[in-house]
Amino acid sequence: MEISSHQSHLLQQLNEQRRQDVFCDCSILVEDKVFKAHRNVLFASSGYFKMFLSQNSKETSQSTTATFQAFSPDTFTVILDFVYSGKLSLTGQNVIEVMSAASFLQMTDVISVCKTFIKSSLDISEKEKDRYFSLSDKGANSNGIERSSFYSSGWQEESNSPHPHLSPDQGPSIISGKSWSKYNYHPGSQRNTQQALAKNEQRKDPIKKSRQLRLSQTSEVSHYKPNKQNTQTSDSSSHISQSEEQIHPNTEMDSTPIAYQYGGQGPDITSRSFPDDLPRMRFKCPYCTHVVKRKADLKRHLRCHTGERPYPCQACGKRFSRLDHLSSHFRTIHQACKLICRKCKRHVTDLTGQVVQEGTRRYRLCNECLAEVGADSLPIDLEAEQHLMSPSDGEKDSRWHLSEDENRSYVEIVEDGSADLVIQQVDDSEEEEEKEVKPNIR
DNA sequence: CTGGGGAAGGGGCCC
DNA sequence: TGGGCCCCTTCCCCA
Repeated sequence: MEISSHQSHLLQQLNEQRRQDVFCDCSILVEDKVFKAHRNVLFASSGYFKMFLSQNSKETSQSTTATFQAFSPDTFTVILDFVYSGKLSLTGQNVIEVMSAASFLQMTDVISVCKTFIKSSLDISEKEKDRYFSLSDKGANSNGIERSSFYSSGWQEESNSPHPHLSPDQGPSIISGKSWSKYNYHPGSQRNTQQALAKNEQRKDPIKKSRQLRLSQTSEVSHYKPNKQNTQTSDSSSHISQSEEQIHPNTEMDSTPIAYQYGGQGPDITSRSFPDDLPRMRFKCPYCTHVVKRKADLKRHLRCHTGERPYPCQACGKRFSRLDHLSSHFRTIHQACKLICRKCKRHVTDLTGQVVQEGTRRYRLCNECLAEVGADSLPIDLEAEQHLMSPSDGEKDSRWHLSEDENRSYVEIVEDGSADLVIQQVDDSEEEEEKEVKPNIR
């Protein structure tokens, strides 16, 4: 016989113990704020803590302390509340940082919910556009009032709704714990999300750089090339308040007068005051101040926030957010399309130079430079050269040539998902395991 | 330390 | 609506 309330009751009790600091055997220092928690609860909730506490299992008699600089205390409060209650308090302001923190802490359920939250923000853009046309005489929802959603795990409530409502503007929503599994989540993109977020924010606002550097220092595990920034020391004394960190969806950057704009965190559909009565919709990013004219451009832009990289290079595995970037990368790096000698920069032809292969990288060297370097020391890619020189002969590189057919098949796979901004599921768990982050032990 | 060059990545826009 | 091209900026590596 199973008592359904037992799990939630147990969690409530643990949460109560945490609040009263009863039996708490783990301290988490986030910036200057100390959180108390139970090791076993953290162990069960986070891949990061699982590893961290496993490594410190010998010291079970002593209290364990973990330190984080990669996210703010407010963000960790959301995470910890979720761990102890199953409720995730997401808002348009905190979703990016919560997702980043969850990514760092290896809490895949939380990441999935964050992605769903972002996706639902996209979905409501269409709803809001409709609503705008039907309610254009009202400034509905333009007051910028924070709308938040509660995402609750199955511990807390049993939701039988087959399609949980996730729209961030529709008040508290409940997702059953089981239903999370239907949301695609790609661990590789999880890593990229942090990179993208860090990079994006670095570009947008230099003030945020110190936090971003800390983030990349502690959690960035790029497998492409070592990052110099990773070697920089973090300045633990520099504290950036949450308010500075937050992305302000309502910040209006467009200098032109906006006749109507939705607040909140859905992608804002804005329209100017039209002298010619021709509605010109503009799409505003919910996570930054960027405004685009087309929905497709917003969708593309949002990938720099979500870190979604649905286009993997078949040759080197590097992932790209855009197909044209992948194509460009492939042509440049793996196809040696540039008819320029890599060494002397002179123009080469098939007669005056040859394609050289180093690993997955191909480039051209003129015959002079090739002789200078020593033809024996470099593998000349005759096969590649053949089909590169005669692309019309229909021959495909059996190794990893990005043929049009393959390219298209990729697109078909990817676009099925990307239409909903869902991460394509690619198993790269091996490299994930290799890139385990060492916890910061005090 | 600095400047140049390559590669990546983001935005605009045409087809 | 997506693909793809062009342009620009940023980052990173290397001399």
